Amino acid sequence: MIKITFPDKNVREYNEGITGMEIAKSISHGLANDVLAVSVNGEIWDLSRPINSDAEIKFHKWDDAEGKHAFWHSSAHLMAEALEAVYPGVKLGIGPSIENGFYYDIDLGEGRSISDADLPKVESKMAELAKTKSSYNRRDVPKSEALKYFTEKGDPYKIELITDLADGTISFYTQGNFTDLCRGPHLPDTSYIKAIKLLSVAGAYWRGNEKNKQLTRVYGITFPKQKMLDDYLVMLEQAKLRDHRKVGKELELFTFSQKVGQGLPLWLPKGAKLRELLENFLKKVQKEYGYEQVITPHIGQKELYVTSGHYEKYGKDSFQPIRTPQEGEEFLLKPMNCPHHCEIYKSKPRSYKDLPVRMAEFGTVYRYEQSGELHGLTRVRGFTQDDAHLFCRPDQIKEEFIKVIDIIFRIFKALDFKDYIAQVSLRDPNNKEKYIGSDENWEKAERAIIEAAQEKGLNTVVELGEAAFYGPKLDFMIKDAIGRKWQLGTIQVDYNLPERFDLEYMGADNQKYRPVMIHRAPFGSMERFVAVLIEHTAGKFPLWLTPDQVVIMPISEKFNDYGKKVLNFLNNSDIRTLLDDRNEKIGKKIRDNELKKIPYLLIIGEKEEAGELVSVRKQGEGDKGSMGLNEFAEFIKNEIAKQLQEI
RNA sequence: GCUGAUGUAGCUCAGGGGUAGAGCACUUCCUUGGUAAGGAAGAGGUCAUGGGUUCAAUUCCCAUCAUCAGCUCCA
Repeated sequence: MIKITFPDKNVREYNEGITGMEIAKSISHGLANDVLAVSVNGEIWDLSRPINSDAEIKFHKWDDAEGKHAFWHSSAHLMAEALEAVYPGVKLGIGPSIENGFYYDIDLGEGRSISDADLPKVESKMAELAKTKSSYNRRDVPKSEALKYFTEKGDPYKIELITDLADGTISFYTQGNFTDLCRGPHLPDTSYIKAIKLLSVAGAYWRGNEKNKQLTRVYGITFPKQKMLDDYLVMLEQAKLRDHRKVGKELELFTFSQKVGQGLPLWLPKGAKLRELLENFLKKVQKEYGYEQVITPHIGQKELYVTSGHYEKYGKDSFQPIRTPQEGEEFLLKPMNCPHHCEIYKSKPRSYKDLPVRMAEFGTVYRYEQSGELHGLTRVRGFTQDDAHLFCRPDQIKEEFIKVIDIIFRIFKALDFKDYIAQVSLRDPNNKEKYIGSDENWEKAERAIIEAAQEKGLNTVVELGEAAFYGPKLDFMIKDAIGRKWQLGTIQVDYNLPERFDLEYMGADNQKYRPVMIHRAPFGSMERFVAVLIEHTAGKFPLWLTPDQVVIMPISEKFNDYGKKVLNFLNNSDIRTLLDDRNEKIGKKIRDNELKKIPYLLIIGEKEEAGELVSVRKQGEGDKGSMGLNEFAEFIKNEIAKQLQEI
């Protein structure tokens, strides 16, 4: 008998050689139905693999990442089997599961290609194979036999993969007529795969190296239920409708010009308004937390970045130096604000009593991103960081982190981001020489971050080895309204720049000390943040932030004069209001202004003019009845105050 | 940067070796209306840019630029 320990520390005894599936069945019928894979002492196994000694186990179902991994990985094998059936002689590369589905890299051979139009053929072959309920059988083979198998099959990519593997045994998985080299784990059989959609075809270099041959990558996704696939496809459609490039154009927020240059966004009046409102909001919050605004130029001497180390590390990713014609001095478009801020710190002697010094700037920086990387507002060559640098004593790190977390929470609330993850990135304890700074400092800073996160009750994941070389960091990821994750703000400790710029402060003991620097940007960049906000809200911004809050729509031109009166009144009450005095019927005005996503539409006609009223229509919700003009203005101000947590 | 696709009116797109097309938006006129598209007329384009082939190129070929997808990268 062997002892099996469950996650709740419960222990049961089973016969040696029992499988995960048999254990699941012994617990409940429902579990046996849902389970997809099992962790055995932390390693993920097939449900059919015998367990021969005491073990801690955990079952994985669809709702955890490991369960999905087994499902999609098995689906990749099924797709490979279908591809071999439809395209005989196809050579296979790798076929992993990814965050949403799976892919397989294939080489169709000279003169053959596959396009989106060919995917349904492969899909139906997969469905046919899935129905055969073939089990995924694991088999350990010696390396030599593995090589022999793929040599006979004539699959050069697999041979290369096996050759690179350590000597010893290699696991093979077979389902139906298909055998693949694979670590596993896999589903019990193919019938689990009920809904299949192949999504796209793209090129990808063998092993991600552009010097290698380009293979064809086929992307797909599968689900245990048809309904789940249907929902997923609806979500993809939704994502398309929310695409910030599309919405940004429709709402006239920003544009690009081939003549200005790629990756250089032009903010249109409405987008600029939105950005200004965001910036003012953050400035106001930061002022409460003791930040001071500074302003620095867009260029700096090359020497500045040599000192900071950015030139050596990122020189090739910067715009090339500008030379002055007379002196031949070299200047860089600034890729970072921190070196400038270090020089501001150095502009006068600092005492321990002055710390922390908190310097904020909406600093525009320029980076030469590779042309293929540019994407809407999320990846651009010129962007504005909501940057700030906190210069503090080592013992102040934790408190400063707590304050930054508070600021980030304020933002999340004001913008209705409800779902987030905070990632704490620490150094790799086995690879300490990669990092600058003393052990003592690192331990202090890492402890400070973890404690700050705990005190604030953050929903945290810790990643070892993800820290920057100059210090640990805390990153915030939000989940948007349709469940996609976006990386946003970051807080980073930096021991490097204070060292390089020789920053100092005078201690109480009349000795000089080195301050610690904290970089932080709650939005990340204005460009990227606005993009995320557009995709999160689908362009329906919160009332306090939206460029146009109210539009007045007279029933006919006879009421345009009253419309102007209402317009003046609301604008004078600091409510951003437009008047739609076009010669159009009310239905048309409603439609057009709904499409512009203006939160409140006011209809005015004879009744309203007579009683100093407005008839209120809320975006997406329809008629709300009429209100006095004063009453409406108060109502709007109240709504905004609520959103900004000011009451 | 690499591979592939795309580039036609402000927007969304059709077309095709020989006067350039639609819908929406825009302008003017008619209409003056009560909660998601009233009607009519008009204006608008070096068909991304530069070369080449051709009697003739927006269309075919080459290059460049930009956009999109994927790969690689991201202080």
